[in-house]
Amino acid sequence: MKMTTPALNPASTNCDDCPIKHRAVCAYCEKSEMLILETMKSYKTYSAGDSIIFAGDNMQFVGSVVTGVARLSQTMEDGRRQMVGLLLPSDFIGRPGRSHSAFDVEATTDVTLCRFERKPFEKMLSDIPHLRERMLEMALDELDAAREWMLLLGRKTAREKIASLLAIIARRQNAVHTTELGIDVSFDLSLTREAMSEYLGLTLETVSRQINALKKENVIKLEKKRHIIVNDFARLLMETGDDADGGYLS
Amino acid sequence: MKMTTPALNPASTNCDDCPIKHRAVCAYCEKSEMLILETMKSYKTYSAGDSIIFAGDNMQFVGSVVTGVARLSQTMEDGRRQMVGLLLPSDFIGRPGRSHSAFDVEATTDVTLCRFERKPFEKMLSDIPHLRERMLEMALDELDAAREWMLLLGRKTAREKIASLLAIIARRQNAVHTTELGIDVSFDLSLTREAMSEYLGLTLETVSRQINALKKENVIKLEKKRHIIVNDFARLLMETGDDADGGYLS
DNA sequence: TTACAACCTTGATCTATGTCAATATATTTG
DNA sequence: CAAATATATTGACATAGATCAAGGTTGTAA
Repeated sequence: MKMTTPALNPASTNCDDCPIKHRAVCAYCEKSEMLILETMKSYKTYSAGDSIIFAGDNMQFVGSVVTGVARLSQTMEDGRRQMVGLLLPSDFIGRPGRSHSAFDVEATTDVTLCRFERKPFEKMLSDIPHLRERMLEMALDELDAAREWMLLLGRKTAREKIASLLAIIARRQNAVHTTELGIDVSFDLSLTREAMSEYLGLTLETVSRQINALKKENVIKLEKKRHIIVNDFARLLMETGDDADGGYLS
Repeated sequence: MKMTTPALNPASTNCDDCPIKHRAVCAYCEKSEMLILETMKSYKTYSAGDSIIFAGDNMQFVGSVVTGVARLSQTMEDGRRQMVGLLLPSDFIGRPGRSHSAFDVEATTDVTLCRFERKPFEKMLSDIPHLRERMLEMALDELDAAREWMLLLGRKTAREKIASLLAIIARRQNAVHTTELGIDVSFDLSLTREAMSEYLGLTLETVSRQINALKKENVIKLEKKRHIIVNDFARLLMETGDDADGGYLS
């Protein structure tokens, strides 16, 4: 399989040459013959088949996100949808040990995956102790994140949910920079209003209203609808409802 | 450390003598010198210190629930609470690799734990490959459960939430029995209305109203407020909003 | 057996967010 | 560039569930 950007060095035995500093991936690199790098097509519509990376009922692959944003979500019979995972670069996709899952993975933007067939991956998992350790660590971290998210879904107001989402995305994209002049936060929010509503358990109208309210109150600025500039990061964190500063501010 | 009921055989090398058929515990039993069995005091009030098994900021133990019901929950500064885990017999408590957690564990009923100091447990984790595998499997299962729960919190109606909770508890307590006469489901709901509301992201009044609505519609019967008899299990499953029967009915 | 505390139910009212609908702004395609 | 399509905003109105308040049950300790 031919490499495309971003270049990976499949023969490297550590993470230094890997564009994503992800220890699980290092273990993969040691078995370069299994490495497949593939660019997913751009996301089009929810229902269109081509946006679905993996459908829940047929997961033959596992992998890591290299670039782009994907999402894990679940749909009820009548169409209600809830996102249950936001997959950013370095996140793992898939469930070793099972070919079935209740969740679908969709590309939100163009997504590059470092992807593996499930069966040989499972063999690696039992052969390489380090990989198993790393998977456990990742699963426990995801579990913690899922539980934070449950607090958001169950108890936060619409305003708090939006503020939390913005703070999470800013942090995950390393978009929070402390300069002499203050805290500089500006990032692309690579989700539509609808995707945000699916993340937060709201409707897209409520998402839109809350974002525009934050704008009117000068907490954030909007550029081209999807690029966010945070004027008052401390205020944004207040609005999340979480205690203290979560480690962002000293 | 002296054993109390239920009797465990600390020297057993498989699960057969263990009251909870839990593979992780087997690995523990092989190292019996580390086994501590302790009965927690009964749950009294949320704020009373004696109901807290582990506080999030000082987790020196991990362990499994042997009997009783505990809960993992998270509290916001202003007192809003969300349960993020319902811990029934065989569930694992604690987070190896970290002494801190954002969540508190509280006893809901009297709880018996099979409990271990975190440090030696972590050593076992690296010494016993089987244990690490088992922990990974458990973490992935919990992650799936957390994600189902996110759908419940984000998208289900109050009615659907209650029906889902009843179905989950019935299943987890093995209270669903298929007889010649039909499906017999009856169980103790060892949670107060308030605890249910914390699980479901509702108020306790809404929980009460929905339970009594299900009673009026003859889906369930109540005995002494906490014992549930399900008259129409198929109907209850319909009310959960989940598709099909989730494998309960043929 | 009474009295107290914890837990639960029910009613009246309020409100945050959903729903429906119209319009505006971006983005893509021809 | 214009047309078409996908996204986003905004308004008017509806409603599920929250909140506030009162009274009823159940369990328990004296």
